[in-house]
Amino acid sequence: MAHHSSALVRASIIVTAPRPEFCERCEVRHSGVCSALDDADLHILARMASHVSVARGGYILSEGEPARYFFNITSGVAKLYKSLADGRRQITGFLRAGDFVGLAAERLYGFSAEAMEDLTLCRFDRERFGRSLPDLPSLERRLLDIACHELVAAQNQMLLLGRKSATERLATFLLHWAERDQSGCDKPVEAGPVTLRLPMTRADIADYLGLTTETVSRALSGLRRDGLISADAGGHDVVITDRRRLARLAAD
Amino acid sequence: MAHHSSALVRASIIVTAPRPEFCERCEVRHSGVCSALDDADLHILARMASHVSVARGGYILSEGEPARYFFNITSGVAKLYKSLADGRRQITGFLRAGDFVGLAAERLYGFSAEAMEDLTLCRFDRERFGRSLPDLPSLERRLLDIACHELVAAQNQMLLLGRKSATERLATFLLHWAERDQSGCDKPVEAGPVTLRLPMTRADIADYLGLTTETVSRALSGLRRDGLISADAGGHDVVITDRRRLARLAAD
DNA sequence: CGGGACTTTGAGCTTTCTCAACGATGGTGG
DNA sequence: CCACCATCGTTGAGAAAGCTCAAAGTCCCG
Repeated sequence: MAHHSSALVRASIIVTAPRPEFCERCEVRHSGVCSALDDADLHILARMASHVSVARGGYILSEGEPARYFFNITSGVAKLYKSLADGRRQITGFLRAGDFVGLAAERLYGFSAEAMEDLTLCRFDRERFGRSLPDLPSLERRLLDIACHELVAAQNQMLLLGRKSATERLATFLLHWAERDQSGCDKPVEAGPVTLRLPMTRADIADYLGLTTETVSRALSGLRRDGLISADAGGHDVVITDRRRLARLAAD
Repeated sequence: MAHHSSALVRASIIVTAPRPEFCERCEVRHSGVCSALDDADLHILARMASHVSVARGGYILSEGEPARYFFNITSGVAKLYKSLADGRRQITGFLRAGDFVGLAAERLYGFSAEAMEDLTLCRFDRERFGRSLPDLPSLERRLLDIACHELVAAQNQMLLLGRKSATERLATFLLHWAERDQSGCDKPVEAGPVTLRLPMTRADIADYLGLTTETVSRALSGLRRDGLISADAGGHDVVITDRRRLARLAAD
């Protein structure tokens, strides 16, 4: 809650009307769902896209709400999570520019989505979107691909949550995040130390890995002590110094 | 492994050529993927379906194999799971007649599927299936629906594995399984005690819930002691005697 | 009726959680 | 510009949940 009080955060969701010309110079034009569309098809989609801004800490959508919209993140980072009545939380994923939000929803959203940084998104009315799908077969195929991909990720996460130790979870998480961080840039994949920025707090990591903040902290300290990683004082910049050993620890 | 030695089990996969007339009297004609198709479309699909039998204990597919096929279960129960190198296992789902297998696959299968009872399936060549998809838009839509549904289930399971206690996991599992068991039959939903048959072993339940067999056994004994359930000697037939209290325990 | 696989229960141990204190960081208001 | 404060991260000690190891009981099937 850096820039805003909690009340202001809720108020800071800004929606603007569709502006198809946005798409032409959109940063995620060639990734995510939109990459499946040619310019003509993109125009059909663009006409029903609203542009939404959500400030850090604000909600994109909330568990239990009627699932009216799909979203496509155009900038920033968000977390998705489910909660139990007593406040326990499980983060099911961290999303970034190009990622699609809302596939895993029935009539109501089954999860909440919160902006971890100031966020911009394209918003689609689910109903209109659904009606247009038959006209955009390549889009529908792309959505199926995305859903399958998420399913694979979800199964990996189930293995992690059900069967891996705290240290193994951290190692898996760091490697996975490093991969995502690097994808898109043209560095040699296997070369030397890898630097990554973790935009989330220890509490977020804990809620993602099914641990507590203290255990996350201890496991990271352990990895640091053993020379697998090094980290800055704040703990948000991490360098993987021994990728091989970290990968062996990750256990899959 | 009741009927067969391990070697025989592997050999007991029987494949027969497409027989479109099968579909007309197929038990799952009106559930699962096929329910999305009219008779004409079904015929297109039927022409590329092989019929496969897998004996109890046999593999439908294995983690790491090239993902050549999709499957549709027509009878029996199967388990899907992922393994770590040292043998730890996480079951990601139990599947029954009408369920679709293979969506969550990239070039290679990311999981194994094993028959828990003698099993019959329809098998589709993924490549041919993919080529036919554009001609079967209702099928593609159905697959997207199925994938989204599985995604919702996966997120619920992540919450369970990451944040619920052993007893909460068991309670959730029993209620969930009871629901599946009853769906299709016309019993009043909220009435009295519910009987369910668990076709899996304690070890399977443990691998599904991220626990050990001992903990599963103890948690079930606890539920029995507290009068929420009763079970037969073998432990495979369970009666939910206090659904309300069990639901409260399930915690979501 | 016998044997292998499965289930249950017990005792002790390990990992992770809980509670608590302290330290560091970064944004805010004086 | 600096001191302050809320938030976040680290570390420690003790508690608890679940795991491991072990033994006995049960069931199913031949």
